Amino acid sequence: MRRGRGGFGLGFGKGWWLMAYILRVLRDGPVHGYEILERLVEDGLAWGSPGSAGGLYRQLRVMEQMGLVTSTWDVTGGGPAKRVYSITPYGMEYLYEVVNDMKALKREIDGFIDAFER
Amino acid sequence: MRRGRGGFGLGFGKGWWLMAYILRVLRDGPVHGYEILERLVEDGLAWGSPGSAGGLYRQLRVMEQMGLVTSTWDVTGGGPAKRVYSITPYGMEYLYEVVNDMKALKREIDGFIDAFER
DNA sequence: TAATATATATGCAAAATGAATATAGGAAGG
DNA sequence: CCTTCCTATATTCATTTTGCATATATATTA
Repeated sequence: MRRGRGGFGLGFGKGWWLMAYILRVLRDGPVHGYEILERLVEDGLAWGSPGSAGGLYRQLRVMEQMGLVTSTWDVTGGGPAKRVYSITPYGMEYLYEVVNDMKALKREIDGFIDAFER
Repeated sequence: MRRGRGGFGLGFGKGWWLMAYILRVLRDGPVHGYEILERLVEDGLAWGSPGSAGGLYRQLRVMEQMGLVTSTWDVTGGGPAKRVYSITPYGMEYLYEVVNDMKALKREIDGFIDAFER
């Protein structure tokens, strides 16, 4: 996600949010991609729209590359095999960092709005 | 900036912030690009680092294309000519919208943190 | 006259994004 | 059996965004 460089010091972009969401879900236990997709839809986050599923799986693979999550195949049960993701210790650390970044972002927004309303 | 599509419904990305910053500055009167750059540096927003100036001018041109700002050349005074930007009525509208989006973003962050801490 | 500060702009590679499409196993119904 | 649907993951391609180096040009100062 290329954090800590230039700009406002916060790693924005849609991927950042999706990643935060995924990490938060995985913190409560291993889940496979399709289920994350369903939760996104439930939560009204438009990532569930047709065509956007690819983006989720893509993000999951990026996160595995980054060492935030690991995956194993679950071939039990009916239907196609599921790739089940688990959060790593680094992923947990990262999640805490992301939450801190969110709090920092809130402060930046407050600063902006103060300057705007002044 | 392609807002109102997919994702979390908010148009994130660094450009979004830079645009907000520019609009807020221009609301208080016409300013040329280089001065905006200086203010960014003063405010500790790393857009002043070498090489990043191009991004600011690029953003200004995009915003002019979008009808958020207009520009005229100021050839009075010493040094190279300055392209002075002014905010348009549409730009003002847009600024208010951006502030609302920021408030919405804050609420989304609060929701995320609530779910995280629960 | 060489260096410096001011001021804007272009070019290019890499990364992120949107959205369509591909692949494939199993269940359900006629 | 065969077609259709649901589950599940993955690939592809075009476009947009981003980072950063570099180019251009005027005036000031040493």
